[in-house]
Order: sequence, then C-alpha cells, then structure tokens
Amino acid sequence: METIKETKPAATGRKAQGARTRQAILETAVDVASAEGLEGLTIGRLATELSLSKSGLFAHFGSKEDLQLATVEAARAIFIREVVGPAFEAENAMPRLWKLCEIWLDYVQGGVFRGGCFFAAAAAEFDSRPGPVRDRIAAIMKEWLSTLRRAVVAAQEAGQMDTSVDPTQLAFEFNALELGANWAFQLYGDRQAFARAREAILERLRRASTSSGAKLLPSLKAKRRGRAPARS
Amino acid sequence: METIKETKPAATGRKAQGARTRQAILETAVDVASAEGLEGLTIGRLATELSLSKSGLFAHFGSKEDLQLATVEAARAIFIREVVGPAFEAENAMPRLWKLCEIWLDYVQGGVFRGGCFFAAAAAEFDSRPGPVRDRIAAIMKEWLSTLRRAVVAAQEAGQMDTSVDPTQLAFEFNALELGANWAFQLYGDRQAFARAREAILERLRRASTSSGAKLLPSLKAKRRGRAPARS
DNA sequence: ATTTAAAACGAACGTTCGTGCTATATACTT
DNA sequence: AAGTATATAGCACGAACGTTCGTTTTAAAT
Repeated sequence: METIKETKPAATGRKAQGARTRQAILETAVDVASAEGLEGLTIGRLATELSLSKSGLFAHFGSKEDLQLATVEAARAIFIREVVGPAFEAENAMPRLWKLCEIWLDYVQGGVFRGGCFFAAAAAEFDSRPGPVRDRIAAIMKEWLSTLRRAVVAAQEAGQMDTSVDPTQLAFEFNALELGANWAFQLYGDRQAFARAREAILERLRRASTSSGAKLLPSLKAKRRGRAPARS
Repeated sequence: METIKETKPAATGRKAQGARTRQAILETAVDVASAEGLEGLTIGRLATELSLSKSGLFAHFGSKEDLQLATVEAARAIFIREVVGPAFEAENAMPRLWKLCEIWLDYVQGGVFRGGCFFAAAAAEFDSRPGPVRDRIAAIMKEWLSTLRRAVVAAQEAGQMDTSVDPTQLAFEFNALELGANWAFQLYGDRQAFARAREAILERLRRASTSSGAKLLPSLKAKRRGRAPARS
C-alpha cells in the first residue's frame, strides 16, 4: 500500500525506484517499531524481512537515528490519515470532538499498528532518552493534544460546551482515558477497555455540554448486561 | 537456594555477603531499568556501575531473564512500600481510595523511580513481548487495579459511594488518569499534569459519592491562578 | 592451621549491533 | 553507444551483547 508517493506518473526510472524502496522500508519499519520499539527496530532484521542487504537498506538513511525519525514521520502520516482526517469530516464542533475520541479508540482497536498506538509506545520508550527522536515524538503527541483542545474551544465558541471548563484540562482527561484503553488492550487484550473509555469520555462530555451541545451527542448506550465478573 | 534463611543475625558471613550484593545489584537495576527499560538494562553496564565484573554479577542470576524478573520483583516491593502501604493507613474507605490515587501521583512526582512509574514503562516495553517477564508485569499491574477496585467496593459497602457505580469502571478511569499524568510528566516534564489528574479524580469521586461519602473528601482547591497559557 | 564452599574475577566464546568502504548492476542523459 | 548518476550488494570493522569456563580471593568451619 503506497500511502502517498507521486500522484500521476507511474513512477518508473532509477530515481523513483529508490523512493519506492524507501517507502516499502518505512512501511515495514512502522509495523515492526510499533510492536518491538524504535530501538528494537534493527537494520539487520529489517533488511532480512525485506530481502535486502543491510548496506543496501542502510544507504537510504544516513544513520539509525535518521531511520527512526523517518519511521516516526511515516507513522504520523498514517495517524493523520486514519484518525484526524476522518474526524474532521464532522463539521459541527461537538460531534467532531466526540469523533476525534471515538476514532482514536477505533484506531487502536482496529490494529492500524500492530503494537497499538505507535506514539504511546514510542513515547514510553524515548521519554528518558533525550535527542531529536524524543523531541519529534513529543511534538507529535502535542499536536494531538492541541487538536483535542482546539476541538473543545470550538465547541465552546459554538455555544455547545460550557465555557467554565478548561479546554486543556478536558484534553488531558480524554487523552489519558484513550491511553488507558490502549494500555489495557495491549497488556491484557481487554477489548472492554474501549467501551469503558468511551463511556467515561461521553459522560464527561455530557456533563460539560450546554443543552444545545448535549443534543449533538449520541444517546446513552443500553446498560451492558453480563459484564465479566470482576475478579478479586 | 536459601532465599530467606536466618532471620535475625546481623547478616554477616560469606553466605550473607551474596545476598547483600544481590540486593545492591537490584537497587541499581531498578533505577536503571525504570529509565532505560528492562532490555536496556545490560549486564555490562550494571557491572560497571557497581564496580563488579560482568561474570561476578551474572553469577547471582542464572540468566538475563532471571535478572529482569528479580528487578521487577524488587520494584514491586518498593511500590508497595511507597504507595499501597501508606494509603492503607487510612482506615475509612473513601479517604483510603482517595489516598491511593493521591499517593500514586506523589510516587511519580517524587521520583521514587528515575523514569516515572516503573510498571508503566515496563508494561509499554513488554506488552508485545510474550514471556514470564511480561506476565509478571501484567499481574502486578492487575494487583494495583484490583486494589483500586476493592477500595471502591469498600466505599460502597460503607455507604460512602453510590452503588450504581461500576467499581471496575471507576478503577479503570482512575488508573488511566494516573497513567496520563505519568505520561505528561515523563514526556514534557509537566508538573501541572498531576494537578489535572487530581482534579479529575476528585471531581469524579465527588460525583460518585453519597452525601456522607462526600464529606470525607478534601474540599475543592482554590482555582489555580496564573495557569500557563495553553499553547496552540 | 587446614579445609571447604561461596563469591568474585578475567578472558574468551559466538552473535548481533551500527556503520563504513568498494564494487557492480541498472536506468537515464547525451 | 558512451557516459553518468543512482541503487543495491558484498565484505569487514569495532564494539557490545549474553553467556560459559577455569581460576583466584575470601570468610567460615574444622
């Protein structure tokens, strides 16, 4: 699946071959890194997986760090395509905010990346490892927080959300619940965690909404029956 | 293998020296692993840091995996001593629940482990890496979730919390907010995240409380002034 | 004082890591 | 058809990894 690449011409020629190979490398790199980490992503392993020589692969990037940065960038493109883009199809502020959260959960549940949220994994791995990779990961996650926050502000400006709520606070809470669902799913395979996160977010959203905003939210789901018996 | 052996005597003798060294190793191991990961924890690095020979250190554990497991266990002991223990000094159910959350946040903010919550880091690192280490980490985090959950149940049984609340759901939310604060602090050094988590948890707790339970919670903090201007 | 067993050491093993250097195959330019 | 730039391969390197082995140091037991 070639995400973007050249628009029209069938991409032939010596030059284009390099770009195509690079893209193929990055697709595999993103997949591997999301599960085994950006450091566990070794050049030898990647080369084997793609039937390339180590040096041949390595030539596409000047260093391992460059490969990691390129991998992060590729993951960001996928994230935007899979989450942010679709959510912004909603034009009304409150539904868009809700959609942002819901699609994020779908993005993890649907296995867009093998290891769950790519950036949650990468952030945990690099948060104590200063350098450009860490900085880029932090910046990208801040983009997401800002997207959430702006969606809250937009809902307030549209009179759909109470202006007394702090947008940064709400963005923090939603992000935390999302990461919490990702955590539970990765560690326990617990699919119910998504429903829990959805419920918590929706409830919080409802409580922060004005009466006009609340009408734009989905109605409450029926109480779940046969909930797995909570264990000691 | 006499893990326990003599209870009292001041731990002298050749046999005891081994146990003391082992303990010293594990202290450093926990510190290193919390920041650089359980895999980044290499035997050579650890030996250098402790002025031991690689082989001398290695002899205390049969394998790297055993070292990792022992490190996880040592971290658990610290976690229980620093978080669970102190919180259980509160005898009343609702304050205990609140204390569990608050002390957890202190435990991250106070730098008990260099890399934030040891288990959050370890879980992210091993969630796609099957084996005994992953299993142990998952079990320990489940212990924590269960502790939260039981505290909720206790509050309900004491008539301090609404029985319509699903204890597992509440435990999930609190855990998520805690992990979210840990994430923000590790990645951005954002100390405000702890206040945000506290506020969200306390608000949620208040909303789930009965009138008698609410009286046992701390009063609302004064609205924070001079909040850092939220950036775009 | 001699024996004994635990603890720590030093050196080496086979791998794998990231990274260079050099050569060859391929397609585009002239 | 010759020349050139790019893409990939081959090979080797130094370092670090986990691990094994045989030896030496050390403190307790005899």
